[in-house]
Amino acid sequence: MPVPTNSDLAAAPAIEPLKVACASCNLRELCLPVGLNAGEIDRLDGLVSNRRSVTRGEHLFRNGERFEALYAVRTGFFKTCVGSEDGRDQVTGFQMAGELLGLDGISSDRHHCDAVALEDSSVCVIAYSQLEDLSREFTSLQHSFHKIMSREIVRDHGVMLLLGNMRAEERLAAFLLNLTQRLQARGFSPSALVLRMTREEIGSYLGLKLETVSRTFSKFQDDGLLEVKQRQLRILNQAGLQALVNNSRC
Amino acid sequence: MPVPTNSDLAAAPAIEPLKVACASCNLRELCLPVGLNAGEIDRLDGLVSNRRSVTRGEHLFRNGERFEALYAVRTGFFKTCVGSEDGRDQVTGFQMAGELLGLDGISSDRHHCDAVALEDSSVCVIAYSQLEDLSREFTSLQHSFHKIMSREIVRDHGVMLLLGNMRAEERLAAFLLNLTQRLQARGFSPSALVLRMTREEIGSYLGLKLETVSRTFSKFQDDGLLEVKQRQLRILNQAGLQALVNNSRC
DNA sequence: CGTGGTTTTGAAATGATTCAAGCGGAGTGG
DNA sequence: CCACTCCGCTTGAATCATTTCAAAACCACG
Repeated sequence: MPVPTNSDLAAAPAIEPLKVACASCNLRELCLPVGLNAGEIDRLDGLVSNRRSVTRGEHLFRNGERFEALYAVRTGFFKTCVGSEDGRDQVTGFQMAGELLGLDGISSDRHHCDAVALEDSSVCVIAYSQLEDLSREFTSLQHSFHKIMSREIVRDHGVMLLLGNMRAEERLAAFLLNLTQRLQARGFSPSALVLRMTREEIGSYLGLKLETVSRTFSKFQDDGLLEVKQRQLRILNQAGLQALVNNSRC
Repeated sequence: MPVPTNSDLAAAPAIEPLKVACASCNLRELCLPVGLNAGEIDRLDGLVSNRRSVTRGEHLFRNGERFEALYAVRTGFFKTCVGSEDGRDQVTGFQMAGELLGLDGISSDRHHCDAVALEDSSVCVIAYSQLEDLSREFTSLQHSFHKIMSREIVRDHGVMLLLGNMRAEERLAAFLLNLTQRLQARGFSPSALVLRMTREEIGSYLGLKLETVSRTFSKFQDDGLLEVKQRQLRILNQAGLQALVNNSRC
């Protein structure tokens, strides 16, 4: 099976230049429109009309900027990071197609993190005030939006568990399983993947130094769990990774 | 100045047995009703009529239980924790008066963590479906609720930064400053406090072992930052703690 | 006044980091 | 097309922070 790239998820621009309505979007089951009927999706489309391209390395938004919209990843891959007064920063997540960016901004009308594209990407711009208006009209949209926010909270708690309790190998194994699971939900191979982020970014997310990430990749390869060629990965023993995550030390 | 206990926040039950309406609650500026006008608060009261007492050590809800309501802490103190398949668990937060519990449950109609009272406590029960209904009616309630969820996400990202980047002393200093700041917002002394949780629970929250927490308390005391008598703390040098958090190593 | 849970403290062990060097691949310009 | 360079990655060895194990002290409680 050839390894698909994330951009395969997008319709080829030349062929289908502007057909980017929620109703025809193959992400609608993963994105905000889940559970909406056709008429509701049409209305949602009304406020998601605006799209934006973000090239690799570019910021979608920055900490401190005024918050006005949420962004749904259409194609590509992002990271979000928060920084402290002194120079430290922490990657708080990696977002792929169908996932929402900017939820942190609602709290104070300012973004509280940076969102950076890790590859050329495109997003749907969802004007937040209009989303609030529409979700007062449609129970299903309101509910779906609340679920998405709540899911982010649950995800964050999982990361806390990872950062607070797991050792390097367990963290990396959990990270890889999470990544492949999300890719699989988007129709990609569960075993072959291309990392869009550096070892340092993985390390920042997992609370490890890049050298530790690299060493752990090598160890997984030695143990026959993984085949690592730079950013090309192949999972050889998914159950083995899962066992690492489950058993603290056995 | 005498050290107030958290329960001073509640009206003495004998004197004011059932006057527990949002409109007359001294937590309304910290809780869900922020920004609501009198009429709206009255309506909110309609769905917050139900109260519940939770004694020390008792669970308010457990991971896996059906989610039906949010809980606003009226008096007392809670912890929330998530656990992995194997026995590890991670304290994800400590909640005091005015803070909301249960937001994680919205994502899948099941609670994803345990909430345990760390002292005898009482909560307002907020039927979630009714809250959704009412927040379709009142923009201000809708907005306030969204802000609360978003604030939780921002808080979680801050904890990730702490767990991913800081060393033991920085973590504990950040934790103490956060705690005193929240207590101060509730009218308590910014310098004297009584911990409601064990060293182990602090450690779980901060990704440290209880011995490390204890040692770090001792070190802070030796350094003149803190006076530690078991769970009684007095902050002697707040700026010193703040400096610890800001400067990674200088 | 004992009892159990919590906390403190010490000493040894461990896992991750730091520092340092070398490798490799992608992209650039001659 | 090749050599060069840069950036990301790998690997080793020494160091360091935190954990682990163990013992004792302390406090609240019945």
